[in-house]
Amino acid sequence: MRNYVKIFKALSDSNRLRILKMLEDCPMCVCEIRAVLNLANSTVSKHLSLLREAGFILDEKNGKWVDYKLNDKTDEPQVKKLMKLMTEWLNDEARIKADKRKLELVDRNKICNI
Amino acid sequence: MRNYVKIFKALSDSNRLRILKMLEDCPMCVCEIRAVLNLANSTVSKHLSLLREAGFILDEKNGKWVDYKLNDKTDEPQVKKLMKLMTEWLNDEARIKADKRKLELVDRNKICNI
DNA sequence: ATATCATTTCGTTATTTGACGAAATATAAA
DNA sequence: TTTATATTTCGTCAAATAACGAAATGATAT
Repeated sequence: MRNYVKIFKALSDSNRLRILKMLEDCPMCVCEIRAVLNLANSTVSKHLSLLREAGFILDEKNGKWVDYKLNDKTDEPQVKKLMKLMTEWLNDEARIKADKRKLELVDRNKICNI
Repeated sequence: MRNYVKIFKALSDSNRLRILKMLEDCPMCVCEIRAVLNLANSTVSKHLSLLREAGFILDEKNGKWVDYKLNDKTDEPQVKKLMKLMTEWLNDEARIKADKRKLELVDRNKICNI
C-alpha cells in the first residue's frame, strides 16, 4: 500500500510529470532539466530523487554529470504499466510540447556553469 | 496537465485507495466507510469529494443516505484506464482484504446514528 | 411543522510538500 | 594538488494536505 502511495505521489506534481515526459526523449542531467523548468538546481534534484525512489528513473554517472533516464526495464509491474501509460498521455499538452522543443536547444556545455 | 495532477493526487492517499477498493464490491454511504476506516465523518466526506472531483466516483441520493459508487462508465480515458488497473492492484494487501471482510459485516441501519 | 439524522461545510491544528539559497560532496580539469 | 563545476544535502519558509469537532444543510419520518 505504502508503495502505491509513493508511486502515485511521484506522479502528482506537474514538474515531475514534465520531467518524465522529457526523459522519454533522452536522458538529461540536473542542469539541463533546470534550464527547461526554470527551477533551482536543488529543487530539480529533489524531484529526481522522488521519481527515483518511486522506481520511475535511474541515474548514471557520466563524466561530471549525472544522467537521469527512464527505468524502462523495471520489474515492478505497477511502475512499468504506469510508465507505458505516460508515454501515451500528455503528448498534446502545449506545456509538454514546448518543453520538448526547448529541450532540443539545450546544450549542457553551454547552460551549466551556474 | 492540471487534470492529470488532480487524478494522481486523488490516488496518492492510502485512505482514498482503501475507499476505492471497497467501492469495487458495492456502493457505500459515508457512515459505512467511516465505520471501516475509523475516521471522522467529515474526513471521509472530504476524501469522497476529492475522488469525485477527480472523476473516480459518483454520488446518488438514496433515502436519507448518499451512496457513493465507482464511476465505471466514465468517458475520461485516463480515469477509465486507472480504474481498470486499480481493480487488478492491491487485492493481496492484508489491509484491503481486512477492509472487505469488515465491510461485509457493516449494516448501515445499525452503525449510523452517530 | 418539528425532530431526526446523514452529510457537508467551516475553522483549527499538525504534518507534508515544494520552493529557495547556502553549504557540503564529488568529480574533472588545469 | 588546486580549482572549477555538477550534484546533493541542509535549513528555512510558505502553501497545501489530512485530520478533527462543531455548526450548517438537506431530506425523512413522526
